[in-house]
Amino acid sequence: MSASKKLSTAVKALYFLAETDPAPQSSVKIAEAIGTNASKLRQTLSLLVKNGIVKSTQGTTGGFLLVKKPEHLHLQEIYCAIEDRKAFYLDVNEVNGSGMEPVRKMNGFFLDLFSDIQVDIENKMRNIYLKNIIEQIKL
Amino acid sequence: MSASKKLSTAVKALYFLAETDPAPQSSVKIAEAIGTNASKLRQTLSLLVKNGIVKSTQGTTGGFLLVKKPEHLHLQEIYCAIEDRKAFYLDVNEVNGSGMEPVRKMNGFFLDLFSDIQVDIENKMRNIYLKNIIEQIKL
DNA sequence: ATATTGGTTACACTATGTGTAACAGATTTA
DNA sequence: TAAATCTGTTACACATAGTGTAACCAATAT
Repeated sequence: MSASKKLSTAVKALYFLAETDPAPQSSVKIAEAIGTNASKLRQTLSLLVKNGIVKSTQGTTGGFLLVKKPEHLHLQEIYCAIEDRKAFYLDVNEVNGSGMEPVRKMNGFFLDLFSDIQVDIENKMRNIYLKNIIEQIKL
Repeated sequence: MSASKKLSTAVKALYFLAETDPAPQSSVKIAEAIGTNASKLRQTLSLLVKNGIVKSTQGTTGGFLLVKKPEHLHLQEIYCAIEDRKAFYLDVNEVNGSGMEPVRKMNGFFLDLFSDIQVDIENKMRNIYLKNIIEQIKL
């Protein structure tokens, strides 16, 4: 899944958990509500479990439960939980040995630039809490 | 090609043109210098031609020539020239008709967020000129 | 025991990216 | 005029990555 799609799917699921009875919700139920398939959703939610954002219980009455409060959970935390690689992955051409030295330096320049952008994006996401999103959705 | 790779390739080519004799440079020569293949490079450079950033002449003595001065050419202009889709494309899940209405609104939220990020990135690129890059490379 | 659920792996299918080649049109050179 | 060279464009095979689905095990409640 693309990083952004994964993020929006995760937030939709978290939104569903935040707005539903505080009882474990199954992956099937969540998936139906947010319009995705349960198997893929479990893959994403299991990452949220590992990062302590949601809790999961198994068995007949099992499911997923929101642990973090919406006012304390921001997008960057969600993003980091579900994505191992850097946000909005960017790459540059590799340079073979025969290339000009400046070209090699150019790669460094772009990697730095993309890192800067990465930081900007993460800072932006750090200021957006699940609670903010819920409030905005309800307008 | 990914957006970022395309951008770095284009800038490398422009750097080469800026630092070489003001005579048309062939795609083969540029490609060898910056470590890519000529055919793919022509595809990118032709977009720069259409946007008036470089000029191309055909025939035996033909090649590519830098039109815009490095101090007046910024990254955003280069990016817009070579990329039709939005920078660093982001997507969200589509919602089928049976989904909750809030989920539909959530898509709007993320599209807005990603647009904001897009604007931030472009503003950042607007402040980086080819001349800046050249100077930084030479350090 | 049985049923249900999360967690994980596997897999076929699709889409996208990538490098390369080929060719037409334009232009210079001889 | 003929040949050589270059851009611009298209096509294509190949590799890589994304996607949806299914299947299975471990855990847990009834």
